[in-house]
Amino acid sequence: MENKTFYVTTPIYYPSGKFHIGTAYTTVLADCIKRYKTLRGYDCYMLTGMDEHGQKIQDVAEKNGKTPQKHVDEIAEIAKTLWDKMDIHYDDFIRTTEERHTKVVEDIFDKLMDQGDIYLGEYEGWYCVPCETFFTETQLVDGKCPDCGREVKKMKEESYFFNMKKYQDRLVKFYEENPDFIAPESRKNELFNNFIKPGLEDLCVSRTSFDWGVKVKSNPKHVVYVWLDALTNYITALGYGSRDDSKLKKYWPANLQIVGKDIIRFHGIYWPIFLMALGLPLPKKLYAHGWIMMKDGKMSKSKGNVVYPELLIERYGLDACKYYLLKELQYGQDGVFTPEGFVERFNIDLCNDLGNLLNRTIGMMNKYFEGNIPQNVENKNEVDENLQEYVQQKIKAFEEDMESIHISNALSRIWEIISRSNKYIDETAPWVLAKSENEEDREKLKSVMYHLIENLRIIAVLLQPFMPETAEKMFKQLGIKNELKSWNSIQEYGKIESGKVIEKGEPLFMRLDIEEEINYIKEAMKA
RNA sequence: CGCGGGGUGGAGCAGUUGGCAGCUCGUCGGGCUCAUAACCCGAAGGUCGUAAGUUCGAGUCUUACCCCCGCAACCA
Repeated sequence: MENKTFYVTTPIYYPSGKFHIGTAYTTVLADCIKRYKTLRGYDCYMLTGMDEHGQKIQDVAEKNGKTPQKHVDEIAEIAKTLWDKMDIHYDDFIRTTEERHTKVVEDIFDKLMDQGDIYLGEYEGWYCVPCETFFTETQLVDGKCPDCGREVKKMKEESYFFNMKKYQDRLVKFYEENPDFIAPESRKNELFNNFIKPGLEDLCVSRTSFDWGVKVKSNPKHVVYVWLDALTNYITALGYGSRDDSKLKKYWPANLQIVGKDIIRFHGIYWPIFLMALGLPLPKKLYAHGWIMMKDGKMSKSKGNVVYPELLIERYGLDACKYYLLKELQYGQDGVFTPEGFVERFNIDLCNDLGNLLNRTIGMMNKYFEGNIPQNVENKNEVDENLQEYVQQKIKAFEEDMESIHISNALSRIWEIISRSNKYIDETAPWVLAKSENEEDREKLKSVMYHLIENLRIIAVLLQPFMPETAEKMFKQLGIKNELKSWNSIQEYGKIESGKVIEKGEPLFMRLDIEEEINYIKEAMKA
């Protein structure tokens, strides 16, 4: 039987420096969804990469006395190192300077020109001579150059344009037929009200002011506009326009394209139109996530409030970092990073709720049954049935949340099972049952422990896409075999038949000294 | 000017198709002792930004207004 496929993409990142936790979030999110879909039996493919052309890169490279290529090579290495460190399971890392990409972009440009979608025209704008830069009317500050404040001149320049107007109606129709294309819906409204309703304007898709980019074959003083260049990465990586396009056939259209809310316009308007022009099907879904903000606004080096993922990973572990990011950002909304919040989540959610539940359960298992997992008892009581029903219901809710990309909510569902399990221990008081000579209590105790182990197994299964290392540690401590780590194995309650837990449970997470760690993070942010 | 988002008990947030206002943290009181001074229970605390409207009933729909944030395209 052939597996269903699932193609998920992150944006290709612009190499402006070290990656902060915002960029890491996008990638972690894509990785998490890929892992979830893989758990569900999909044949998944995840793409990430770098957007390496453009004026800014040329400028930065020159300033550092490097060639642009050397500059982007270095940053691509930094990116790969980070994703390896974060255990991101990407399947391909595309760079727009690679030949497999640039060659195809050249061809695409020609093809679109032949079709008449791209035409040569004149770009008219305000030009600042000293800055050698064009500005739009709206970019000007008091009618002057926004960079240097000097006078600007109206200038014309030969440029290629993409005929967006031609596709406007088709785009609108596409949105009408696919109301769920963009998530959250508010982003769609934003696009419609601001850009589509007023009417699309033809897009200038070439530049002559710099040359770090893909040259237009027939007219090499023009460089292809970076967005036309960059967006096509999603298909060039699959071999579009190359000799081997088997991956394209297999995985396109993408099932999910994840972007930050800032680039929704390019992915919600230009990208679908480019695809239409190329005669390719459109992606199934575009999800725009919010940003991680700081108390005083956006992260920026000048404010000295940038948080890098390495800081959190090295001191608190990868899983804790992932958990925080995935939990903190609500569906489509911005989230706020605070050292206090991070430490709190770590101590409360990870140590107290999850870690301690595992630890106390393992402790009791060893004390009462020498670690041997008892058989599930036949005659169930009300408390146990109630518990099972609760867990099943949460698994269902978890699934719904994951499918609708409510990742933070999905984590909440897992924590509801954790809380319920902690409460169950109080309800059943196994330490009381253990002291009893009564045969009935003995049976009850078996049942209680069985349910706790089974709940923990389910928790670990659900946790795999988010915190793979932690899930694996849990399986190991619980003595869970591979076949009981699957999604299918939790569809029915009570799959564990036998087993032995570890003799001495290792804490999953150790509590942090709140004040000390808050200070540590604050100091590290300044550095 | 326009557009989008947000405005829910001390803090941070959920609230899908309108039906007694929830969660986490914090505070106060209690319980338990298996566990990482962890866990469980209870309580206090909200006129859900303001005003009006639709409805048997609105945080949830409509209108107006106020405050905060963001976006306004050929920069990425």
